[in-house]
Amino acid sequence: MPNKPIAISDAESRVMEVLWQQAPQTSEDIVASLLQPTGWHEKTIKTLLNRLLGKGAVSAQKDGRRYLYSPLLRREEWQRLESRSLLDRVFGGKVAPLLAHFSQHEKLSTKEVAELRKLIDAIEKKAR
Amino acid sequence: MPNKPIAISDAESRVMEVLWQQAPQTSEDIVASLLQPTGWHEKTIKTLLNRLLGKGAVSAQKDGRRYLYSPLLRREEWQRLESRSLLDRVFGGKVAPLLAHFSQHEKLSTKEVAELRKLIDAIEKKAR
DNA sequence: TTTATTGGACTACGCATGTAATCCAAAACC
DNA sequence: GGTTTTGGATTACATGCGTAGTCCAATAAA
Repeated sequence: MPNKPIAISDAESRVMEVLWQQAPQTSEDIVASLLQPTGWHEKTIKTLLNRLLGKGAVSAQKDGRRYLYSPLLRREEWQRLESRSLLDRVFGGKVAPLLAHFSQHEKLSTKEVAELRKLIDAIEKKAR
Repeated sequence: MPNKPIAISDAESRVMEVLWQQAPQTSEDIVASLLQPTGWHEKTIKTLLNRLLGKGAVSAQKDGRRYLYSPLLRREEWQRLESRSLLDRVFGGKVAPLLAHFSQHEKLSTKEVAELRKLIDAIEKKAR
């Protein structure tokens, strides 16, 4: 059987984001980064770290009396999984409806629209 | 306080999809539509229906000894909520990265690319 | 050396969710 | 009318998640 995809919870993803920005880090570093923005208790953050360890989403290298944590799951991979999930669950697996949705409901800046056009151009060019 | 957004679970959304396709329907109809594709027990489906009722995502009109169920939450609204959630949680709230992501990781059919181009054109036209 | 501190492991606990089973009153059948 | 069936209401139960608290051994401080 193919290795089942690692499921990261919402709160856990906040911890991953910190590790994706920089790694390795001690739990103290991670706690420091999250205390203010989340308002979570230190223990809460440690728990999340541990669960991520258990899930194999991060690794821990012993460094004296503490650990140095690094992400094992890559951000890109996680984004891919989450996007796929939305696409399948909510839009029947098709990209165009998703896009149509955004175009109708999200305010896209001129810059973003330009970005999108560039992307489409690139895709079309690659396609042929 | 602003009315908090109705949260629909994964399993519950399967029930909503059935109601979005047609409404109102009896629980029997709904069960009939879901038994095969999901493999769920009738009782399970009834439970989900009830939870959706409790959440105010569907309404029930008494019809003799049974109820006729209709969706209260609209599909578009749900798609909007889910998309927003993905965007904020996973892509920092910006559309372009999401799109860039899809363009790199999802196989887009020629048709879909054409769709996208059309959308971008429409957006740009409207913008000015 | 005795004691305080600290990092991590383990435990806790309520609510949501997936997945049903049981209970009960009203309707349908005999 | 008595009995069975059926639709809905209520209850169940394991697991995941958000959010900590407690326990313990090793280290640091006195």
